[in-house]
Amino acid sequence: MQPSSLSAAVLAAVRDAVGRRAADVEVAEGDIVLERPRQREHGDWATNAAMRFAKRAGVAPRELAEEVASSLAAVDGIERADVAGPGFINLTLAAGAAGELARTILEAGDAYGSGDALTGVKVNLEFVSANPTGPIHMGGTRWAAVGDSLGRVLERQGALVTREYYFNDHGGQIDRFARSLVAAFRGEPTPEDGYGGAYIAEIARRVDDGYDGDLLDLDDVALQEAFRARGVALMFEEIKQDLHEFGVDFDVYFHEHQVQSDGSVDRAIEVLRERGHVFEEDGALWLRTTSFGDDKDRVVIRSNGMPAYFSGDLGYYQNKRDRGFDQCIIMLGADHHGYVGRMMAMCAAFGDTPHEHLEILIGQMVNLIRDGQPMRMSKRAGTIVTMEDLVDAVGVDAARYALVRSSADTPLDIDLELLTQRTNDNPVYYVQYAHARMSAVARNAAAAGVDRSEFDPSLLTHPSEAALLGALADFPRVLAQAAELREPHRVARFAEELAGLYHRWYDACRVVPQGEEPVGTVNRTRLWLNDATGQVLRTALTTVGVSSPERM
RNA sequence: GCCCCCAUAGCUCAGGGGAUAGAGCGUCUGCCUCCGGAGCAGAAGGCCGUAGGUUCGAAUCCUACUGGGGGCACCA
Repeated sequence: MQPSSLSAAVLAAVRDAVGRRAADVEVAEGDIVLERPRQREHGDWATNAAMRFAKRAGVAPRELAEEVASSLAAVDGIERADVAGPGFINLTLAAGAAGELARTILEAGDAYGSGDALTGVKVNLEFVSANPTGPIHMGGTRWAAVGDSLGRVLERQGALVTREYYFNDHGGQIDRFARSLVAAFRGEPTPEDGYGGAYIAEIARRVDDGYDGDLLDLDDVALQEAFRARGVALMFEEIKQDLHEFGVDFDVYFHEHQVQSDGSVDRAIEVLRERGHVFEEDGALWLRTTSFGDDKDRVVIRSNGMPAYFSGDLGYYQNKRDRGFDQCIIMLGADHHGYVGRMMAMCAAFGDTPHEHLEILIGQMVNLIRDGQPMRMSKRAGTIVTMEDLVDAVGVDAARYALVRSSADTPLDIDLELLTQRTNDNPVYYVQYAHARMSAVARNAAAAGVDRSEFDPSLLTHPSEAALLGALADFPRVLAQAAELREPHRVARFAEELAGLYHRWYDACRVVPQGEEPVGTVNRTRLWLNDATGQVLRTALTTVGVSSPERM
């Protein structure tokens, strides 16, 4: 019996019992929540539906529960329905009803667990978006891991996701970058408020090497521009390469300049003006964001005629709307949370719905720990720990996993030395080892003549098999929730739980018969379960952007 | 001053109203004649920051406070 048909049965039973008491009380599908109880003695599934509806039905919770339970006990595939505690209904599936899931999973393959909550929804997912003034640092690395995984989570619900990287190669940050390159070229010290580090000297050297002519012939302005243009290009190539090696590839690298040049900003201002939210004051052009909950109104065009940074946000959002996205999601670090107010106000000013058409996810910072102390990082001194440093230290899988297994809401401490020296401590290995073990079992089964020619789910009777099947059945719910809450870390946590359940099952139930024992239906049926678990674990690991090794 | 996030085992973190609060690592004790011991079984370790509130029921929701992180430009 599948979770979906089980919940349908519970829904019907509750509707029936409640309807008899109070015909006007509606029981919606979402009101019925089936959970896997923590205690094994509480059966395979549990629901609190009776407690939720007792008051509205005008009856004691236990009485309602008894009634629902007795009708559920008669349902085919349900072995027992017991009432416990204040009114929980604990369900035990008939032998075989749960095990059938192994076949379902293997028939569905990679599609098992996917949902249709976002079918056809066009989502623009913007993350990282660091300007090319240096390598991706830890913060950007976290968003790369989480953002890419979130994209995969949304795609599993049917969304059409465009991964997008927004960047700029002019302005204050870039000027400092270019000045730093020039200083390195001239052998001068890093300018005040400039960028330091070995990469600056490296880029400067490559600009010099690649320059067709002699840079020394240029005046200061031309020199600065030469280093800016070429330096940005080289830096960006490096960033893209690092991201690619990290397993993150963007569909669109969007140049901020485009929204100014292609008319997006003008169009956005025009739309907002027509809607009556634009005004002039002190020679500048403003958007009245305070009409939509922002702290203060925001300048769009400065009094000197130059567009303010915010104008790019207007144009970029307009541009995304023009491209037909249903939802625009932007992932930002906690140091940018001050933008949320004005961005949401802008969204509302366009007549869109904040937090629906435009969603901004704020993630907390990554702290690097060394010897139990937070590491000081300075851009000027060039002591930033980069994506490349992390990957060199622990590898892509461990790096991505360490960043994606925690909620983006919590500040994350990464102890680089600990990960470097004792890589086995990383939970990713626990999960990957489980997958390698499943693969080994499958290999050994093939060698021993155990195949999937027979399947009798009623033989999957061991408690560890019930627990494993329960987790497998829970996978679609986990994926759907991860998508709804935009929390890919839930998938990683699920993978850890599944790995643990698999290890325990492996310990208790053999697939390949030992010694001279003949191959029986039990062995063949367990192979189905082994392979089904492998399938789900593979899907989960892929979803968080981590590989599923067959050998380690 | 105002705003956002966080506070759960020694450490890093899960737990989006339910039953006895979990995992990994670390500590202690067991388990390899048989599918991978990177594993399993067991033990120790918690006033879930504090105080109120809502609820039949709160780590979870609300309020205040304490402590930590971050943010509040006609910069980008």
